[in-house]
Amino acid sequence: MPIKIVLFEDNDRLRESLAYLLKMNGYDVVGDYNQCTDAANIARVYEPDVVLMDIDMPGDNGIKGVQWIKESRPQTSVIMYTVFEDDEKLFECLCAGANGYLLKKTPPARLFDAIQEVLEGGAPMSPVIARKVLNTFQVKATSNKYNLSPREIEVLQWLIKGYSIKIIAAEMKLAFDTVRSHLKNIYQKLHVNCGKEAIAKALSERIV
Amino acid sequence: MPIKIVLFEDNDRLRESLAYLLKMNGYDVVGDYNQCTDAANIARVYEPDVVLMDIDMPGDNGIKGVQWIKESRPQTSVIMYTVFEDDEKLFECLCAGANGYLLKKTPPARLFDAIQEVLEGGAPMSPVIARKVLNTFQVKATSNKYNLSPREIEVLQWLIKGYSIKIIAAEMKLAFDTVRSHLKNIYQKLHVNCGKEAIAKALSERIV
DNA sequence: AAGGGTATCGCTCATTAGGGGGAGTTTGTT
DNA sequence: AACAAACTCCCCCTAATGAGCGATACCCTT
Repeated sequence: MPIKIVLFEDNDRLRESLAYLLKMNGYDVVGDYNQCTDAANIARVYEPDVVLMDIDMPGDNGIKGVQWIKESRPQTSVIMYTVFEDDEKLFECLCAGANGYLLKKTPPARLFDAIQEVLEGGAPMSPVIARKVLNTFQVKATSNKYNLSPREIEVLQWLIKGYSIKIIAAEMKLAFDTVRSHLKNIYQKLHVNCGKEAIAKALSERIV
Repeated sequence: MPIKIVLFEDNDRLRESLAYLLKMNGYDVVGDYNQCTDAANIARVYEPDVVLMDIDMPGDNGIKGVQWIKESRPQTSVIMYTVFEDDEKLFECLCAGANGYLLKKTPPARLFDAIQEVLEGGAPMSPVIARKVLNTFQVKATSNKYNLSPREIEVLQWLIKGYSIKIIAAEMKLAFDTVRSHLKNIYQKLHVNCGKEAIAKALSERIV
């Protein structure tokens, strides 16, 4: 059976062109809309396999669209299709549940590949987008802005696992008070007052 | 000028086949090694545009290889080329600075595309890898696997900010012991024994 | 009406953690 | 040689926390 696709795109000519292209290539475009206010219902009723979602639309934007579709019918794959490549919109879409992110400059051939890819459990992204996503993992470069000594980093790593001072001392074969000393210095360097804050800061800023 | 490539792969036949294939397709394979202990120097000396890096190698593994190359010559693009698709190795590689991640089942044609893509500032990933990466942004969906009640989630959110019980009670306009009650229940549901563990678990699993 | 889950609050007790101090050793730098 | 920084260990004291018992009240489902 053909793959069912729904389009959300407020530019009428682009949307109709896309629908035409997709139909010509054997896809079943079961709906195309210029705004996504009713996206949740549309997903429930038409049960599309794939949704192509623009971001900038009158009324509710595509980010809300993804959210609603993912809430009402998670098995539908949503591919963002937009001109925006700024970090903010990108990561909002990803958190909202987007399964792919293509820029509008993507050639139609790649668009068909992307639909295939997302159906096979992939996550099609334009190259510049994929790079941005990968870069979020590499922020460790900023790790040493607090000038933690090697030993302090080691202690912090144990702390982050939720271990108590006593356990850390045992693991590192140190005296209880030595670990406490390190912790005091860590707290000073991180500008925090307790282990909980230190863990929170270390994990959210990916210090270790 | 031709694109300079270095290979790190301990399987001799695979490595030689890859080198052959790449050379046949116009790439300049300036080096191929069965271990990556000297990767930093190799990167500095041969100044490759792209490195294909295996993970499982005798001596130091490819994760260290990426780290060293990225430290000694960041402008070299490193694509992991491995059979591993477990989360742990994947994200270690990404944090180490990998610019792409291809599984060894990738057909050669896609390999060439990937090299092109990474040179153009992209981040080639096998579909299943890309999906894993995107999923890290969406784990909010799995948030409720511990059945935390709304109030408990609220308390946990304050806890994650590093606040003490006293402060949390004040912020939520609750009695000290009420907050402690919620915390006890949270610890039970998360299977942890103290606040530090709870914070660690909540942040690393993005429960809130 | 009864039971389960949630939310609220209370108490005690032992353990843990944090703040304040000091002090010795090694290592590397000036 | 002098100095700083890191690493190690010790003491005292107070505050915070976790475990173990409660309790009451509300809402919802059965």
